[in-house]
Amino acid sequence: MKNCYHSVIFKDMTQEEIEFCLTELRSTEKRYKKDEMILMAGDTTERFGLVLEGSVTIESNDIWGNRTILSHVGNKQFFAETYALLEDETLLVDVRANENCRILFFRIGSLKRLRSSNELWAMKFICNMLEISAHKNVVLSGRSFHISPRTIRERILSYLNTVSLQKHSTEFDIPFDRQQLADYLNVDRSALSNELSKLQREGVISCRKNHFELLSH
Amino acid sequence: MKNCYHSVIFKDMTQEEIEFCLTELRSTEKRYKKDEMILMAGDTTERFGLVLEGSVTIESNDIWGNRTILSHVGNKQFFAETYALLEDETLLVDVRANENCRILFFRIGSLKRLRSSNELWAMKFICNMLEISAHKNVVLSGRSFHISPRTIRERILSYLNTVSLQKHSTEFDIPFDRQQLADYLNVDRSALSNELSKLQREGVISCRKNHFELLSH
DNA sequence: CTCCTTTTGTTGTAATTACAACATACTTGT
DNA sequence: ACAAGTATGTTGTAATTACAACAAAAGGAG
Repeated sequence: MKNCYHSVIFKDMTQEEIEFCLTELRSTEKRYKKDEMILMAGDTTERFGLVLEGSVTIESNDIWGNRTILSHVGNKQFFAETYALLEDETLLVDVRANENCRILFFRIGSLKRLRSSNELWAMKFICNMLEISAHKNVVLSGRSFHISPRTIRERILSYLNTVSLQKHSTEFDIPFDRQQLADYLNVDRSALSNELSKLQREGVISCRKNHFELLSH
Repeated sequence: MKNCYHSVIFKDMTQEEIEFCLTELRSTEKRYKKDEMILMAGDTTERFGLVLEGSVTIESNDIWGNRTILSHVGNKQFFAETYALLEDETLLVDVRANENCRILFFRIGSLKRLRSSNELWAMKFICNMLEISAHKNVVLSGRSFHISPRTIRERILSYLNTVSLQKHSTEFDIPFDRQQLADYLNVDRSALSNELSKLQREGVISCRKNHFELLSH
């Protein structure tokens, strides 16, 4: 009995439909010891993984020996699903066991095989994948847009403007504290604080903690 | 007779299946005059557009009056498909007619309606959307990864490392000239040239025009 | 080959940022 | 209310970058 039934990948699917998925996508469970390599940059993969137990890290290791940890993937979360869909895309990151863990792998195979099937479970599954992918898209393009400007000021204004659009108001709370906002915008925290102060002195914005107001006049 | 049959959205679909799509997604054609607003930031949309004639620009206009043009969308290309899929996501950009143009709109409605249909045309269509979305994801996360480092040097090395992984070799051509690479990495061109020279003098890489070699020893 | 255009490399300067160190304000638990 | 810990703001300095102006190299047309 797997504990994967409540993953968003299987959203709105009956237990029977999920069983179909597990069978048809030839799911297999595998265990990894801490620090063991699960997927390696440079490879391609037809499988994506769902974490049943433990956690994995997504990291980048270049040939000059620099390591960057990009993210952690924990319980019931998944990884490499984009690469599994696009079978020819080479992985640009390593996936490594952050601790002893159990991974459930799904073999998507080529999309083509799924296309010709017109079963309901497959339709639901693909719709879920599409929703997940679209969501990731919004997050990624948002961030990409916010860190494109070269100055801290422009990054701040770009970010605040989009939040304002999302909240339909020039006054709103943001979900970050200063350090998190700095990390999100890829700038130094103190430099961020400094620029926020300037923007307030110049009357462009007004803020207190994570509450912001945009002053356009 | 629309000229949309060869868009990647309808890849591997028969003419009959495409007709189904056009009907079921209640496609409607609409004309816009140059500079007319097609979709506005802050709104949500259930429709996405396919350009039949002319072209549109995706732009960002903040409340302080700054305008940034993000991209052009030309013939047979489409826009806002991600937002149409996620009906609650507010548009963060404006879409405006770059010249007089004809747009074919598709009403995706909620994904839920499509999920319960298990017709082959729908399956194919969604698979195509998924492939497009996954691809966009790879492009976006790649770029996001490359412009995250704060120094030019790190951005260059990050980029070269991924190309090396994709080409399965430490020697390869890149598809950019200096100006394009600078734009892609969001840095100044001359600063980029300068840093490339340094990297060569230090024996980290060797390059001539758009041919690169990574020297790891 | 020569002229012209485009691309790429180099250098100096001004602006911006990261970083460190510290001051102030805010939280939390007792 | 107090103390300890955390978050935020401030300042100065060193490092990095953008920008501009120019030099050198490469490519193309006649």
